[in-house]
Amino acid sequence: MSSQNIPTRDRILKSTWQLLEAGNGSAVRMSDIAKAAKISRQALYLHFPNRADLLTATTRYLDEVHDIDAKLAKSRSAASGTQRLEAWVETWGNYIPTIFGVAKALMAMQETDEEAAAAWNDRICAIRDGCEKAVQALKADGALTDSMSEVEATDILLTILSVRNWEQLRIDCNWTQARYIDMMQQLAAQALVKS
Amino acid sequence: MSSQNIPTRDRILKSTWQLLEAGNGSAVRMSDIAKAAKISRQALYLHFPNRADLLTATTRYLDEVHDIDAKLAKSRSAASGTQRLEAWVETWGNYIPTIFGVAKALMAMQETDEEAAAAWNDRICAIRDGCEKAVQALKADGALTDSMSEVEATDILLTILSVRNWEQLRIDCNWTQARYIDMMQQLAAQALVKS
DNA sequence: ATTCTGACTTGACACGATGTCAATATAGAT
DNA sequence: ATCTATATTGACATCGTGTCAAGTCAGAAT
Repeated sequence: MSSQNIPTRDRILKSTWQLLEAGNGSAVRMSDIAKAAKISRQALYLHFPNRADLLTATTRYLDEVHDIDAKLAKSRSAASGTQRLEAWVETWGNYIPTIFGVAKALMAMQETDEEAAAAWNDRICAIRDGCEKAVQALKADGALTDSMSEVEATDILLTILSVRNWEQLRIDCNWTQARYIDMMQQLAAQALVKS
Repeated sequence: MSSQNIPTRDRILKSTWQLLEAGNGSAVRMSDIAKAAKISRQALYLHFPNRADLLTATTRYLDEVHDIDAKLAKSRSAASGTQRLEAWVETWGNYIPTIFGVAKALMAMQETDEEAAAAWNDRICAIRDGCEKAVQALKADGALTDSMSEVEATDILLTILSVRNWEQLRIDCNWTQARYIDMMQQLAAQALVKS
């Protein structure tokens, strides 16, 4: 059950990712994934109990492949609070494109599917944690604005850095990734750093 | 076709709104609406060709009922650019709760339904227009920041004021409506107004 | 008084997507 | 030669949207 099915399972995850990436998030059916992975639709259910599980497994797969932990470690080593904020915005902001397809599918499912909601919420918590750490670093430097609490600052940062906002600016408004990162760093600093 | 069916049609729109408002946006089926309006599910299709049309008709109905044009006129009469920005953020930000249910349903449909996407896009254009006018007022006052173009400033404002962001802060993070308005005004001013 | 019309009802059905089940095939390990 | 894991095929249940056909029913026109 856990040992030798690696090739097929991997092929499924890879196909899922590629389809979601290409199709920009929507309208990827289980049958599409099966076709791409060159197995029958029913065989998918031998590897993943349902669509929500497949999608969350895909995000974990992406985290592994891109070694997101290592990237986060880098941003944690920033000297000052403001530098740490900048680094965090950059790291997360540059990771969004990779997971966007899966994230969008998961967000869409979340509305109807309990399990998908939980899975996505789990991801959000991880991101929130990154935001919180950045806010705490600012606070420690005495650089956090007086106009809001640490929790509020975290809420705001999390909101600014949402996948939906990335989608709106990058895709709907056609911004470049560089411009997006730049502006988000500006926006975050203006909102959180004491002037 | 257009004269005496007002009561039923109105009852449908009202029921739709109430259900979407109460159910916080999701899982409202045509049959639910029919039941609430006390007609058969099939009779719904005598009044609206499909779900997307019903939802967009509901937004128009809400616009009428709440006389949104009058409220917008007020914010247009602000003296300075910065005041106008403040007024716009307040007006739109305070209108979001009213339309949130319908908006969320429409946004969810948009992913799969071409017509729903067009309808929602139409609404977005109207909001974008409000953002653009505020940016232009700032520009006219010479108060627009140098760090971005008018288009970029509009993009940013539209993004900050998105329904999704409202949802995240108001519902997920449990902010009060007053705090939300306050912080969005701050955020918008910091981002757009020359310091 | 009868007929016509418009709004509505009931009941049946097609479609697309997810998920399940049973029966069968096939390759590799023992 | 057989056992087991992995797949396959095909059928089917469920849910929601949207369509179709046939019939009810009240009120207006003649």
